[in-house]
Amino acid sequence: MLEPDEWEFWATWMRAQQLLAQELDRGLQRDCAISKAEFSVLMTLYRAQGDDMRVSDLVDALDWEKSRVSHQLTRMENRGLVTQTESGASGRRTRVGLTTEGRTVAQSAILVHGANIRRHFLDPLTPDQAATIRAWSEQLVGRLEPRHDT
Amino acid sequence: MLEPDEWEFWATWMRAQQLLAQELDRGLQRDCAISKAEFSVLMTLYRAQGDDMRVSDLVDALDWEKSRVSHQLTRMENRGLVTQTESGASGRRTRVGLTTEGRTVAQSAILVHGANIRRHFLDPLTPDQAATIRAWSEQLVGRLEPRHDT
DNA sequence: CTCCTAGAGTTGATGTGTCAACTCTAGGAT
DNA sequence: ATCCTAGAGTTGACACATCAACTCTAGGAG
Repeated sequence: MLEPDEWEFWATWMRAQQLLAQELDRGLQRDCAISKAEFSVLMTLYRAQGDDMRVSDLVDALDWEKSRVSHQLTRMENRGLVTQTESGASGRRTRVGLTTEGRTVAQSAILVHGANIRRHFLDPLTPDQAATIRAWSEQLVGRLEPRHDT
Repeated sequence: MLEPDEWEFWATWMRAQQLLAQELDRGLQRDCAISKAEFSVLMTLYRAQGDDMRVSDLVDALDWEKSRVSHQLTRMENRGLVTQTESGASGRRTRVGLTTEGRTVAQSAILVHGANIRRHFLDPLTPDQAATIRAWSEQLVGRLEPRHDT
């Protein structure tokens, strides 16, 4: 069992995380009318040179399950942020790109979100807090990251 | 715009967070066959003296939206973890308690989850990392916590 | 007593995320 | 050429989360 003190530490940390994520989500929603999931897809496509990727490239870049990507793209097509450029017989996507609106939104969202990250995450950190948290994050990722080699 | 270095810091931190959350969720799912949401409800009810709360008490204790609590309780009643003890004319819950199974699951889940938190979160932290992260979390919560007073 | 309003609780719609099952389709082995 | 298998992509079912709209119901003002 956890000691009350340990439990409180854990609870506070979880709460901080949740509040930060919530704050950033709301910012994206308020200023750009998009969700975090939509932001991730827009940014990934925006960063691609030709703005045109295969679904599996998105899967790799985002490290999402392919079904998650597929569902997300369907919703974003309906919202007009993304085009499918389909080819096959069935409604099968081969390449995915941004619409004009998607490109516009992506551009502004990257600025807005960056500013919010700076404001809520980077700026309040003292240099040694930043160093500690960075080291710890890397340590955690190293320990928990699933190995893609096999 | 964020510098590449800043962006990488942010991305690494997000990834660490996500991996840790995922690891704990999977642990709960694997060992106790419950989700994080179910765990929160079970633990809250378990900690209540009489194991019997009003829905709004759960709302306060969990700091969730009331509709979220309501939906969650409906699912958990269907799974047999929780009883409604209804009273009103309509199927309106007045008090909520654990079933025998719910109590059993809660007990073991608290142990399992505690051990996992220790293993993945507490143990790998050096004392000064712990102090830094704790201070930062408190700072963040203090800044972002919505005020309940008005 | 009657009204009526604030709080408690529910419901439905929609978006998000995961899992498992399914359908194409391109290539290679024979 | 035929088979057949691995990979790409989709779909459906379900759990979770949020928002807005709705229904009770208890208590107080008159």
